[in-house]
Amino acid sequence: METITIKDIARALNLSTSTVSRALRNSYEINTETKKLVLEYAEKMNYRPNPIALSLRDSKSKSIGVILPEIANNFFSQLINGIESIAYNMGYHVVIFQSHESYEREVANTNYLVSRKVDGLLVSLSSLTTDISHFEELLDKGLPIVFFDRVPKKVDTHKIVADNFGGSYQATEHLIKTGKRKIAHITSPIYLSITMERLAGYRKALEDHGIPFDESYVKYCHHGGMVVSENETAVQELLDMEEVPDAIFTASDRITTGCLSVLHRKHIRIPEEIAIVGFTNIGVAELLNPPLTAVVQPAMDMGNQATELLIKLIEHPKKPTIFESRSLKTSLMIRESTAGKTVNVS
Amino acid sequence: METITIKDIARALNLSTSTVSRALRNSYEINTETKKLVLEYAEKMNYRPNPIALSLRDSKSKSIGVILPEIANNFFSQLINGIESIAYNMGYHVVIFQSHESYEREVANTNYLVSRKVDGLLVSLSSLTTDISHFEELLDKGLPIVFFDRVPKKVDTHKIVADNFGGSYQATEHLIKTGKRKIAHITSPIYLSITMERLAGYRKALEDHGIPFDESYVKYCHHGGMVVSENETAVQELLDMEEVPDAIFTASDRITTGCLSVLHRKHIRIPEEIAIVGFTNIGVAELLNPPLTAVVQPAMDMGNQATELLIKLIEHPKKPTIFESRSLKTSLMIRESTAGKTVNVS
DNA sequence: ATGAAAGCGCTAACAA
DNA sequence: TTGTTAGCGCTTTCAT
Repeated sequence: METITIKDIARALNLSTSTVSRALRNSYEINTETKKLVLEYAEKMNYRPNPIALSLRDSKSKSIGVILPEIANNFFSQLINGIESIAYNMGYHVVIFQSHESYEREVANTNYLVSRKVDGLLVSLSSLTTDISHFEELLDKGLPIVFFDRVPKKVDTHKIVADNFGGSYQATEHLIKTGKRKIAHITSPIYLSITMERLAGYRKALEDHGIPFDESYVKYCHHGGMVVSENETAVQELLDMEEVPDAIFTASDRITTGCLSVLHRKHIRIPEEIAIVGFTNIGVAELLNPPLTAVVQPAMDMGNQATELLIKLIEHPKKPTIFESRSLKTSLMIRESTAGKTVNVS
Repeated sequence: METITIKDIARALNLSTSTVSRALRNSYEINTETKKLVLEYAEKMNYRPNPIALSLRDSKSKSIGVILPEIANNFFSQLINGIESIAYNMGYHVVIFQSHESYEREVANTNYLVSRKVDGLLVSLSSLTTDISHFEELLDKGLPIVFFDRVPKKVDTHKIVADNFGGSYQATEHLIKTGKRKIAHITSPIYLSITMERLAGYRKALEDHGIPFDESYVKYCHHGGMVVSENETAVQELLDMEEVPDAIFTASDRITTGCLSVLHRKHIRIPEEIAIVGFTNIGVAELLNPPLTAVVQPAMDMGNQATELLIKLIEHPKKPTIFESRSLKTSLMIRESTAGKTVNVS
């Protein structure tokens, strides 16, 4: 049951390795007899080509690398499932790395994946990444990269995002329609694409309904809510305000659960005192106390589409004249954390 | 900024590739001058050895493969973080594959990882795996494997598990102490180690407290709760019984949330009508409605220890005379889903 | 102290 | 139709 190589087959069948190689790849120039012989023997011996050797030769690996902040997060793990299902069908393997919201680890992961000759990269930026030259260099060298979710603004390649602006607008408008006016927003670092877009949607909804935007109602969590104290601080600052908010729109999984936890500990009644909407794909939203109103992203579909685009890029290396930036619709799931009953506004 | 190889350095410095190679590995037989020259040039050109070439040569890769049911699961993703932190410190990369509770995918993933020359494997069996010969063969060939969580009974290698028996015993006893007597158990397929151990702990606690074990109170979910209808069916069967249970002990993340969801939909009051304890590491247990009493596994530590053992195996290939089977203590987090107040029993 | 050559497994250009 | 050879990047034995 030891690993068998082309050489072994060649020796056993008294052929040259190239003949065996060609036979295995069903080359037209090989005698049918020979082919049969080789194929049968290979089958019998359970021959499997050595992908390492292939990678060394061809500088590719039939695998794609995924770099994202963390997998212990419903949004990302759903997205991974979307990635895997497409990749699997197209004959690619998926190698996942977590940046844990660290720029250094993102760079290290990138280098490793590249040295491992992945054929392309699927990336969602860490919350601490402001410099993306490590990706730009690769793009310049011709390595296909598709960004998703947290995408760099300027880079010229395919991008898949949720309709962050629309989702936030909808969430905020929903809060307004349930009678809330002092709506706070807790979010990730401002330089992330998702942060800016969600903030913009929030702001636009306020202004469209005649509520002035108030920067002091916006709190930023530097580590995207990964550090527990961030949420604590953000919530506390809001509670300490003269005009305590009557609603909070939280911008991510981590921030949402983190804030909920703080509010619970402080025995704040949701939604009576403060209503909550989260931009989150958390799976148990309806099991929470109270069931959580949430803007849900089509994570699986985002994974699907990003992977399709990436594989297209890999398999058709001629640079497309135009790169796509797709924005997929979110859906607002209304539950009790926002009371549900809507009142008439404006 | 193209990839630079030893050959390039050799050419540039008018040396042979072997000299460069040795200089880079700081071999004693190389002239200090030459070494300095090479090192400096390599540094300047940002030389990085090609890991693919190394793998091809040495049949190893400084990477370890992880095969587990799914990552969209707090227990497993916490465990992965434990794995990564140790591996990272020891200079290994971690490649994660999901079996999605499918035997076929488990086998496919295994083969792929082996062909990619991982130096060792960390495995938690899929819920549909009954035949483990794919792992046994590898062990026979000398590939280090450490099993965790869902481990095969007979196989001779290191294993890291939670104290499933103890955790279940504690959970069940807790239910009994809160006055429950008709305690049901919803769990995974019986042939999984975790299922048997948890069932045994549950049973022992019942019997120790004079409650006869009743097989009809035990429901099995073939896909470990991954298929929504499984939970539905299990709960429904329990509700349809003549003696409807007054408590349910659910054996995993998926089963726990699945059952909670069904109970919510049926407007069953927890814990008044039915109390719930879950064997789960779900992160938001205290945010649930009601906050969930849970047996929590030291997932991160399990990942740490499994990885330490694996790397020890990899780096000291001499077969250890004895393999370890470590069982790590769980902790029972008591919350409102079991009322909290305990009554005096037996 | 340094270099030449072989080999890890595979494919493809070139020869026969 | 089949075989020979070189090369992907690296290390190591065996010269020198």
